[in-house]
Amino acid sequence: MSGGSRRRPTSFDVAERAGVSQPTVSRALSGSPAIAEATRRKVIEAAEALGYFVDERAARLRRGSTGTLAVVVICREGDSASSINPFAYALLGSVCVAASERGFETLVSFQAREGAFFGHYQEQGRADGLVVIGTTTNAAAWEHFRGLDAEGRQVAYWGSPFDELDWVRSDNRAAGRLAVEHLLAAGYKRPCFLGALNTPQMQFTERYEGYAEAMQSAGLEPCLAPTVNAASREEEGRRAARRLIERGAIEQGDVDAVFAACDAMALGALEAFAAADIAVPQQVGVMGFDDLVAGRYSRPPLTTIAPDPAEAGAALVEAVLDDGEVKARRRVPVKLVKRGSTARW
Amino acid sequence: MSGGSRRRPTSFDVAERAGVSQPTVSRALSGSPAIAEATRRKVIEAAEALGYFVDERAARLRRGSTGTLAVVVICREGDSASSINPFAYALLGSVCVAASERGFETLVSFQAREGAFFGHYQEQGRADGLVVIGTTTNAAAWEHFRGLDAEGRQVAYWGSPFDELDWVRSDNRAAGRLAVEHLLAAGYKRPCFLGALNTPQMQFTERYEGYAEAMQSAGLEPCLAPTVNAASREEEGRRAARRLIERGAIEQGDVDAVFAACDAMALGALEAFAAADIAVPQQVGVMGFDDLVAGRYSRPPLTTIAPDPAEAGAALVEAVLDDGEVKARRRVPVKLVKRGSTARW
DNA sequence: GCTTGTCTTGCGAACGTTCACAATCCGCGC
DNA sequence: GCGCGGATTGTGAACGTTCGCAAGACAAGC
Repeated sequence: MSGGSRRRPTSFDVAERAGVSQPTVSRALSGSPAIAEATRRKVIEAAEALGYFVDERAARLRRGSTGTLAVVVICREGDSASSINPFAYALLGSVCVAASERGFETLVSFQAREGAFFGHYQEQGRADGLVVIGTTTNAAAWEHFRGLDAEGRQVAYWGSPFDELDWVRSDNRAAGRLAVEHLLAAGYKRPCFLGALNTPQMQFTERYEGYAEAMQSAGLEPCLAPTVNAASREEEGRRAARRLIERGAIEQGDVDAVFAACDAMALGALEAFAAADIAVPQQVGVMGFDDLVAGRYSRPPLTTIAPDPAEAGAALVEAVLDDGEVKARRRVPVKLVKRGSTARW
Repeated sequence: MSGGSRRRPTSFDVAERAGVSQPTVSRALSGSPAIAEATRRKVIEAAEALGYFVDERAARLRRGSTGTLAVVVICREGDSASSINPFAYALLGSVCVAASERGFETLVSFQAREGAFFGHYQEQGRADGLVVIGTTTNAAAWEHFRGLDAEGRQVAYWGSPFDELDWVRSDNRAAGRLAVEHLLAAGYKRPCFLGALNTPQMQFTERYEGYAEAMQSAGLEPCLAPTVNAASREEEGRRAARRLIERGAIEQGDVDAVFAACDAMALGALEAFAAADIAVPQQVGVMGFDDLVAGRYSRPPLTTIAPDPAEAGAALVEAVLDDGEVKARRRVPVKLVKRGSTARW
């Protein structure tokens, strides 16, 4: 396993073997149209014989670009990679793929502590652009990136709490509307939104807005089952649902369906209803947002609104790389996934 | 957002401002002990004033190293990032974190088609080492990496089907033993292994071996509920369980517990038992391996053996970077997670 | 006071590309 | 036969850093 130790071949070696000059090798291999086909063939042949590959370090230095996209996934303080939302991972994957389709490599890092950012602050010279994935909220981190943006860097955000930053998001309002339409169509009369509006998570707020809008156009009063901070989103959902039960909202028919701001909360709500012997979907319908795998296995399986990681990733990459002047505020479409938790009939 | 357009400062600019020579700047900033403290302070001050950062492209070219670790996640042919095992994502995350702790950046890519490998074949000049994460099996891909290894590159694998390659794995034998011990302790008498042994997934085989070993030392005959290829692991599990039911193994008491090679199969088995009105955990205990989130929400919640992505990631990084001569064949510890599906009493 | 040694810094080159520009070759028309 | 334009290739420099080597400063020792 010692590594062969033979110096890697350079373009000079190839040039010598092919009987041409060194820059000709460079041109031939990079597909310059100024090179005669016969020469190109000779060069390629020599390069293959020697096992030559362009040294990207040198090429990038000379070119001034990097061919690299930096991707930062923001984590909660403390536990870094483990607490990441599965959707964030899927998104990360699709960003990498989308970048690679455009010939870019992806430099991925997971960052929580502010000190760590400094390293990437100097992303100059290492990457041509930056994609920030931050479904979780870390104020210091966001302030940092906000600063970057102000300096005119090429950055695209997923899940930024700052509306003035450029970003790409799920079409959360559409999600809210879809949810209401589905619940009403399924025969529920009083869908209630479960979540918090005063958090920096603008996404939740947007989902509520879509919900409220659809309720109003159906002639219904919007209703909110507020969550308060807890150890986990699940716990928040569990508690909010329990409160609903305790104040008799379900029994009295004030609420017969719940649209939770995210699947984790919806799953928590499911547990609370099960614990109180309230039948889902008969007595109350439950749905969420995220399409977590867990929702496929819950009892009953969870109806949800699914974001599209593939499209979202592509949109993010597009946003950074095409950053001419038209920075688009893209909304990535979502779709309804019907499952048992809202199958009333 | 146009990007300021001012040329980025170089070490020459810093040198001029600090009144020293350019190489002195380099030394001062890289922490060379040959530099007087007073000089270093002057340089640092000047660098900060100018917003100077070392251009990694140039530094790496000169140095000959990259400070970068390439991470390749192997996907199934076709759908690239979406079909990835959640564990693989967690592993990816922890590899990135572990690398970053050692001062390395991570160049991540998701690869399925053979053509795409070529790009990374030339990982020379872009990365100092390569970590391959491939819980899924793609023969062509593995052949490719096997070739890399033969050439003496610095590569570490997760999930390699080739025993002759260096790798890091979960301690699958321990997992098998843990499973048997737990099932027996829970009061089951005839635990059966559900999975296939003739696949290239050596991990499954190892789990079986641990299972068989523990059975034998408990004076029991190992037993195998074989799976055959299907559209998904779940489906494989469902079918294998159904076969067990059909041949009366459960009714007759030949089998009263199932240890599935992975959680997906275990979940499939759960469904099959539910469909046949066989009570889990009373009539039959079910457990798996992976600790998928889905297992927390299944009905009943799934007992499982949990691998440790954080330790695994650290071990992988260590394996590549410390590749002096002692390439360790590391087995990462696993732990039992007890849940409802094996809570007989 | 001159040598010796240590500490600190400057000088020049090198890493392997790509790019602008000049040079060459060729065929062709006047 | 000479010059001219287009198609190819060579020449030289540059990208911004790190590294080997040597030079200078300064204190100590004889």
